[in-house]
Amino acid sequence: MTDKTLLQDLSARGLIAQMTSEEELEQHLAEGSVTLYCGFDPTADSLHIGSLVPLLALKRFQQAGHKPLALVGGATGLIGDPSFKAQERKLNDDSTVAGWVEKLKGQVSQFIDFDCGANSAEVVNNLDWTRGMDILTFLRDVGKHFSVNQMIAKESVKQRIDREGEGISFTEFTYMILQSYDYQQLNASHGCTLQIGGSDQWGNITGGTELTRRMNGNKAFGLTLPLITKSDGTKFGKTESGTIWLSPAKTSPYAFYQFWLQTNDADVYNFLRYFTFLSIEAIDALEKADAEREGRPEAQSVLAREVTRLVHGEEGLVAAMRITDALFSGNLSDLSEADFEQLQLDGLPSSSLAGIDLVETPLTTLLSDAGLAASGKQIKDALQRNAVIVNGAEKGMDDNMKAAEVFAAANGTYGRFFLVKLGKKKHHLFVI
RNA sequence: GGUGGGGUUCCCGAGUGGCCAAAGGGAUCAGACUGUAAAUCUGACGCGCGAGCUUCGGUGGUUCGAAUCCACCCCCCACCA
Repeated sequence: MTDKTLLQDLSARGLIAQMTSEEELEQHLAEGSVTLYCGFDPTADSLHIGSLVPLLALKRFQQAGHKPLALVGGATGLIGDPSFKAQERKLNDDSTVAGWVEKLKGQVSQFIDFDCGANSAEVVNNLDWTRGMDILTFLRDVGKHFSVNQMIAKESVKQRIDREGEGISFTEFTYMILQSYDYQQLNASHGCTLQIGGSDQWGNITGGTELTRRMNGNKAFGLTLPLITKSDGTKFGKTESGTIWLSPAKTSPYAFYQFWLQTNDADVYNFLRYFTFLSIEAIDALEKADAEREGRPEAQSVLAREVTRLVHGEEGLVAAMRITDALFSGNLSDLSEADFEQLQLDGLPSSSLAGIDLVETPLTTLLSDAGLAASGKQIKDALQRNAVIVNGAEKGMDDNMKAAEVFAAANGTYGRFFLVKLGKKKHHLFVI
């Protein structure tokens, strides 16, 4: 951030949804290093790309000289945030949540610097200050500051209260109080004066700024980041095969890279602003260049490279690009035997044919079991349209019962590799 | 505890004795067109290559035949207490 302030840059990127007292916050950030926090609740064993915007925001603040605290919700994760959720959620048991907390700590830590002097990041866990609290203290010291009338009026729980057919338990209703208490605690212990989060967190954040003012007598700020939406109205971060996770064990760097590469033209420049550290000027220039050029825009590949590097490092990016080049360039013949082995290691979905009775097993079963499609019906559909390609050769329904022939060693590359393509985008490597 | 309304295939939501594997929409998948885009059009969409098999909260029952009728049970919601 050279000539612009942090808030101006965030605003230019479209990364600010709401703020408490904008002018005062601008001034507060200008006065020196501010300690801020953002919470991540353990609802699975990995974060997904929905958490990327706040994670990168913490990093943006740190780069601007502020001190980020990443809060992992060991306590709040046991309760479940009702904000804008249509339904009550199932409770996870505490050993599960504790396990997830550990995983999230590691993930969160990738993005922020823990060793850069005064504004080094810290990871905190709200279970630390909630676990020992007894219910009477909670009700008298904390609960007394909250008005149920106000809590009910919050937009975030409105659909649970108004909507026919749904309700909200006291447990989830209390979530807001717990999160507010976190802020108050961090304000007292770390001098934290800013909380950031997704726009769905606005109600919880303002709850915290008020509690901090009431209990600590301190001014505290809040800032929310926009919910990422797609131009076609579908949900961001989900694909046919599920959520895009940050953990390479759950979403391979290759799949991750592909996800970004497939971004719509209508979204890609926004995503560059949200998910990368490229300057606004550079992004604008790219947009202009793409518009002037005929054909395929450059932006998707820039986005895919930048984000994959941020999440999976240079190594993950190289692996992802290696697979992509091999699969989509069309010249598989250039690949050496060692390259095929590397592709498996790099995360190209693959499976072994060892032990499978190829004479008895139809391709529909074989390919759906391998995960190329959800059911044999879909494979059948693809076969009927000649959308199944094995080592470059189209296969049809006639080949369905001829798996032994299709996957005969003599037909394999180097006598044992079969690259199966279903449709334009799905690839799977079979190995004898 | 009382009264009323509900639980249908991934989601929403029709369906009140056979014509129901179950309308319609959404999501998803494949094809055409393209740029591994969007939009549009076509097809698929419980499972099975197929013959066929298994579903409509659960368990029993009535019936030649039930998602639809009966009994009991479970769960959800609203209002009242």
